[in-house]
Amino acid sequence: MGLTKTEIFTNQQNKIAQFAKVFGHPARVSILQYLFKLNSCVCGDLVNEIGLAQPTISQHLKELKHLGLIKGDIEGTRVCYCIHNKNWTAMKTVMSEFLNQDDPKTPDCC
Amino acid sequence: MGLTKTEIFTNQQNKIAQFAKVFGHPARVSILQYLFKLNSCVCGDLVNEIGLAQPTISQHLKELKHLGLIKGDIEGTRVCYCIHNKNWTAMKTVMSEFLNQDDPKTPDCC
DNA sequence: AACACTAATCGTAATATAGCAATGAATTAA
DNA sequence: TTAATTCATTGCTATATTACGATTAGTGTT
Repeated sequence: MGLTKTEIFTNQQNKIAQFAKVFGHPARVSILQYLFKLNSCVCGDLVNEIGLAQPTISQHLKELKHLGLIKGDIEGTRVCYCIHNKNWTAMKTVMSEFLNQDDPKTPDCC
Repeated sequence: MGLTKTEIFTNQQNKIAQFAKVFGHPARVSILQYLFKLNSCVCGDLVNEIGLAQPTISQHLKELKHLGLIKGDIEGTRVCYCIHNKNWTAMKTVMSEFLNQDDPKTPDCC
């Protein structure tokens, strides 16, 4: 019903899915890449950079902020966004463990 | 409108989002972990393993298969699933590049 | 105060997703 | 042939997501 049954999965599985979900939209991928590229606070020129309306970008930023992957500091009339490096590293640990669970030595079984 | 504007993003960004999206559900995370754990063809006991109805599991398997991350071979009345190692490795390359774009040396800017 | 600017929020639409019962297709067993 | 088994497909419902126009809130400027 569009409603995920999170209760039947482990915390780890839900956490992986939560991170992956936020990366599951090209706009959010693009926002993150832009923040990494500039490596300084981006004061909301993301709307010009990406071709989406301001409320749409704001919504995507909110989701990234909610997961703790970015910070948003108010600076006058503008809001400056940047990567939350510590949380990014923590996320990487979780995701890497999932992605690297394969054993490159063993061949396909069929 | 529930419809992603893929045309304004790069192929790379869309690809990352596509992979991430499929990992964005704990059932699919769980399926993959199970396939890796057994390291042999799993003949559809996934329905018992995970607590979801058979059509639901079948749907999730279809999505994983569609992205090429798993294979499904018919074997009599059963279908045996396993990881597509080559495609998994290719996926890892794409995702790792995205996840490791941070520079651990530079501190947060705010 | 009046205005401009920036960004969040609200409301709404169109579409996508998650879940399952029922059904269908294919194979094997009797 | 009939029945049983296994899994895919279909059809449906409920919820989530994406996107944006309009509005609001907050700050700075004149």
